[in-house]
Amino acid sequence: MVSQTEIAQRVVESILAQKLAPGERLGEQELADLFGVSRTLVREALMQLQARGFVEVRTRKGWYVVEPSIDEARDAFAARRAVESGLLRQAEGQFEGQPLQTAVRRLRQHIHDERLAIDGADPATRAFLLADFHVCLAECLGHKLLSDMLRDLTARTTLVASLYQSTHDARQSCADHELIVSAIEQGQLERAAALMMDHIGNVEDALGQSAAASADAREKLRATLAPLRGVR
Amino acid sequence: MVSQTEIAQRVVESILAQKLAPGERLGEQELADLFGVSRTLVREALMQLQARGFVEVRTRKGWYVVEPSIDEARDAFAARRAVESGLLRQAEGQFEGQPLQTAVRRLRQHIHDERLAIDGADPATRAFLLADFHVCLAECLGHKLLSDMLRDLTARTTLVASLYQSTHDARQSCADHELIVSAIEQGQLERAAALMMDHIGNVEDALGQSAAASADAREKLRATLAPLRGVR
DNA sequence: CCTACATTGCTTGTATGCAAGCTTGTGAGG
DNA sequence: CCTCACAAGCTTGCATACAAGCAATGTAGG
Repeated sequence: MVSQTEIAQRVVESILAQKLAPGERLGEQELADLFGVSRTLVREALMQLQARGFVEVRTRKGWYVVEPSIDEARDAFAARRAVESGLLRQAEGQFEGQPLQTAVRRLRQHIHDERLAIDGADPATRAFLLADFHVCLAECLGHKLLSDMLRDLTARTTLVASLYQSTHDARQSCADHELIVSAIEQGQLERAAALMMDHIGNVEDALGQSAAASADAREKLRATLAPLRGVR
Repeated sequence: MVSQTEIAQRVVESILAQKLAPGERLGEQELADLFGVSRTLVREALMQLQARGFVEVRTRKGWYVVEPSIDEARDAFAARRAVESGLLRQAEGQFEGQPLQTAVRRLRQHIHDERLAIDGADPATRAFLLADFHVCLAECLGHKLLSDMLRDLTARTTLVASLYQSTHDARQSCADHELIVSAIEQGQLERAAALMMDHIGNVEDALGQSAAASADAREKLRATLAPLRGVR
């Protein structure tokens, strides 16, 4: 039996695992058959995903996985920078030693998992874990709402990373995470925040390089089919 | 004609205007009759509001306006502090003089509107404008995603403010806003961030005082019906 | 051969119908 | 008089049915 929550979750997972590409169409009946439910449940699931910014509906045309523009991509990264740096700076003084160390332990465990995934697992799991680090961080710092928000925000950024064929290196990200956790461990939260900004900046820049080459499908098509200068 | 987006918007507005109290039940048929549509549209609207954290559904019982616990309320305020202080600190250097001044102009206009509302308008409009200042700030700083998030986040905090009968003063908030904008105007974004943290803290503290007195409905009922000491 | 138009098929948008379950009220039994 | 059980009514959960619109294909006319 499948609830609409389950459907939504599965769709998000598929998007993150790049089994659903940005711009891909999601037929209601198609999904309904796939999950063995009626269109009603599928629609309700898609409605929620729309509110969370994963899919969009073009009236009478269908549901599509969002295909963020360069500007929207940049906006998502900027949002993450603001949120996550604020998160870390806010932790200053809020936790006295002990609780922060439990957070560090959990994060270290997470980084350990990341390493295992980098060596062994498929790219989808890898990307998921690297993004989940940030969710985990928010959780460890006691932010329930923000961890939920970051789940969606990081999902968005990994989505654009795949859309713009980011060249960003998993190993580098993992190393960044390690540095951040070390800074937290030593109580240097200001420095941790700065490292976080750099880290997110790195990921964003990796996408910036290939952005012009990729752009969105329509632009690519337009460029391909553009009239040749000098001909005619 | 009413779309589900419109229904969702109207419900949110009603919640913010305190025409819908936290914990209040929202019957599907009831809303459907009210808007002159079928239950389907109402359900879809409520589904989206659920994803945004405004309502919750108890299976086979009905839809209810969320009734955040004290912890959830604190979490919402903490989230806002992290986001909004990060927002301001991030603006450092990102804008060079001129764009920041246009932001200041817009915010000053907003504060002007706030003053008018404080003198003349109903409490609902007042609360809305005071919350909208923060959304406006995010927008002015070029954050599209964050402004949307703050729209929901501030809504949540005004919701808890009404739930816990906050004693917080509108005039004080407006003055805080003025200080923050002044700091921005002078390019002292670090100071603006600090002021923002204080400002949000003030609002949160105002709720903290009467928190014990109000609590959630079940607790309130228990207190109301508690056996009278000395009687019997 | 090309263009303009109509028709057909498929997809979304909305409403309605039916089943399942909670709540409440009533009545019988102790 | 109190308690427990049963039943009726109302509400949500899910599926299906119907209406509306877009797209593509085929056809006729120029």
